[in-house]
Amino acid sequence: MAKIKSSENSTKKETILEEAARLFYKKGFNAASMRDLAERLGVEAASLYNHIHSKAQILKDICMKVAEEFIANIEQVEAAEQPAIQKVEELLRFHIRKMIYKYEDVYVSDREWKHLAEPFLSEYRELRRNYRKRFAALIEQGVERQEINSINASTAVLIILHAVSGIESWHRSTQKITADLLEENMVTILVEGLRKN
Amino acid sequence: MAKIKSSENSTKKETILEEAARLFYKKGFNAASMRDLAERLGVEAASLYNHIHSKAQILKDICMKVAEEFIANIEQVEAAEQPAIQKVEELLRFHIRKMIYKYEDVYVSDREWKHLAEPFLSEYRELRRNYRKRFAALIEQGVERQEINSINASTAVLIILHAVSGIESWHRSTQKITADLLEENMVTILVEGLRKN
DNA sequence: CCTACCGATCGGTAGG
DNA sequence: CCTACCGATCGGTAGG
Repeated sequence: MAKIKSSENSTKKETILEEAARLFYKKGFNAASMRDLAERLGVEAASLYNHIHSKAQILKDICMKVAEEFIANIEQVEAAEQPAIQKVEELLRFHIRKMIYKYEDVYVSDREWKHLAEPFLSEYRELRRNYRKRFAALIEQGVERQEINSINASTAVLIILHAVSGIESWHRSTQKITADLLEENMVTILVEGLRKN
Repeated sequence: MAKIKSSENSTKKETILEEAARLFYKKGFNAASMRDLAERLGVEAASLYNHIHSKAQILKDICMKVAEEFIANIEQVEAAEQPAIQKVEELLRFHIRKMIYKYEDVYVSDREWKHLAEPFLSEYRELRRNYRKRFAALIEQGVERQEINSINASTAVLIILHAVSGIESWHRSTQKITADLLEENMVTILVEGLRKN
């Protein structure tokens, strides 16, 4: 009669989602089994279904949660009064920090969303596309105002977003530089690559 | 009595590997089944085993082939007589072109290598680590010679390698800029981010 | 290259 | 939350 131990501030479902993110991060969605997950939580697989509906729903919940956070952030950044290049830098820093401190969730939503079931697959794809468009629009604004080098905005977005996902390697590396130094290095390389001299 | 159609220049095994790369790229290694693969090749699943030993071996062959290509290239670049920053640019361009023209193989080896079985998992991890070290060494050389901005070399490598994998999005995008323009844009952003003013 | 088939594992349910 | 279990699918083999 083992029980899922959840801390005071989170429900059992949240505890399951958290452990699932770690597991999906490590093994990938398809290779991770519900029996795997149950074992990590100290219960039998069948017991999980008292708290969640399906494996597919777990993935959906993780992906949508992450998507909402990024959308909320870009809305705030867009509304602020500041140069476009600074907006881009803020977006970049948000991505970096999420990848440093919440990397399992972000990584899973980034790499495993293809395994979402419809209609969430289409929905997620659309959220993603929309986010990237808005990100690119900020870069284009920077190009127009001559704050940013004349480059293809979509390419820049693609580089930035994928570069950030490289933080996954940093997590697994044995000789880590500090999180702050990592952030500054990334900002230096990526923002300087954009900035107009 | 369907037969695997292989072109003049390739064996049936090579044809299987090629189709497998496309399939693993699309679905991921675990979600792709041997029955999937067989169907795409127009034969029954059991027939594949006359040409390959196992699903695991297919992944291993793809990953090792890609690894060898990159290692052969870095050896050539290291041996050339030119400024470090130009060596870095050459490595970058090689990665970009591979991702443009052979993206299924590269993408699979990059994203699915975790599913390799031992001893290949350890071997591949080591090849990867070694390659990154050599890449980082070239960047460090550039920093010492003051051709490159003073940044953490490992971080730079991590950014560059992951940024390049973003070309996958470019493949799937509906409004593609040309391959040449993509390459120049990536080089601009990434190399300018490194170059010392 | 195919038919026929195996043992293992999967996500999930019934019922308590 | 557990025991017991199901149907589906998987990688792979035997034998021709």
